[in-house]
Amino acid sequence: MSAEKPATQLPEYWEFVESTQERIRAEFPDADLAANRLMMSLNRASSTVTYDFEASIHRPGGSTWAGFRLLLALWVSGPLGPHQIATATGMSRAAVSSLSNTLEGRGLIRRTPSSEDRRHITLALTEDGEAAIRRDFQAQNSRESEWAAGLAPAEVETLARLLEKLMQHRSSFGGLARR
Amino acid sequence: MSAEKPATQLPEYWEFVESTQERIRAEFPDADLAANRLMMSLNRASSTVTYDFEASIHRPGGSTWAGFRLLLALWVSGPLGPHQIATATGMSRAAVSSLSNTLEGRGLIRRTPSSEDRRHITLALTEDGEAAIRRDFQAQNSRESEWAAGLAPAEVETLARLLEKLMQHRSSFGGLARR
DNA sequence: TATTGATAGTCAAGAGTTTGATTATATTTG
DNA sequence: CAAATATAATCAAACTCTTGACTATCAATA
Repeated sequence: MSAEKPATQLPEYWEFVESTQERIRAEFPDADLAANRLMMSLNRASSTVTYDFEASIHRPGGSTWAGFRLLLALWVSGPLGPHQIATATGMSRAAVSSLSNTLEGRGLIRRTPSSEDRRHITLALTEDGEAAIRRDFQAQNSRESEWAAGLAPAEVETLARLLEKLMQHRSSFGGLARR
Repeated sequence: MSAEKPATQLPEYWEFVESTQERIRAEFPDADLAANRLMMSLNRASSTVTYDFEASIHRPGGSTWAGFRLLLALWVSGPLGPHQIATATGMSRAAVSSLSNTLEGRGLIRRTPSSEDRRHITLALTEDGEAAIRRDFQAQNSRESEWAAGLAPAEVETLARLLEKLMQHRSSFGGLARR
């Protein structure tokens, strides 16, 4: 056996957050340490979880994290225009456009022009696309559940609520969002 | 004025989390809704914050989020080899290698071969690199502080702690990490 | 000592993202 | 009604990231 290092890899990754705190404390006494710790943890937690989903589910199934997100938007909301998908997923319109080419090539979505406004098009799941998102969603949700099992149910609820509260504060100081 | 839409953009982005919950509830009654909500919120919060840092600080300063993270690792820990940087930042070794080319070209880091083990090289900040990371760190920390101001200090602490707890659970079920 | 295996860094190909420009179509307004 | 403005989607170029392969070097061992 030779691929058994995750147990040592993660601690070092997280220890770096503490090393950073120490360095900042020494170098910038006025810095907001609590905010820095929060943002580093937020980023690392998100990256770690996303990487796990992509590596354990989406790539082995021949798909990608980005593709999953776009298909999910169509599954949840029904046929949408690229602009609406961009809003729902947080991608840029250019990213949606590019990704749509890939998914259309794989036969998972279909583009149809609008007859009312010829600037518009609509994207919709094909049958294969619907089957793919149902399968991938269930696989990912199982994985999500395994991750969340590390916290008590009340903690899961608290964590989600605090994340949402943090985001709701954005507009009050002009945080930037995608166009 | 015409670029004043963030106030309507973000809500729709977050409403999608709830739409997803409803769809899942209807379609997969056995799904773990709480876990799904947590993971969607985690991802969205992280993406939103990171995008804001990149758009408001790093890109305007001619740098990038990825570059910032690498420079920060060197500033916190002193000269490191690519492998150590990969571990500390969570990037792959290939990503560190590629990004190092960019940063070296911009005069922010320096590569020096090791005399002991000729497979090793060491990356270190140049004077310009040190000045850049100090400037960018302070700018980003101010922004981090603005974000965190949306929560009470105790909530900031709780949020960071729960994120860390969530991650510590990873190894107990075999979550995947970068190599 | 010679081979075998592990480790460090890089390269190559492909996917996704960003910003800024471009094209086509609608809407507003002088 | 015509011209200016706005909107939708896409394109183009540059970056970052990932996986998998490759080269060089060191360590272990037969």
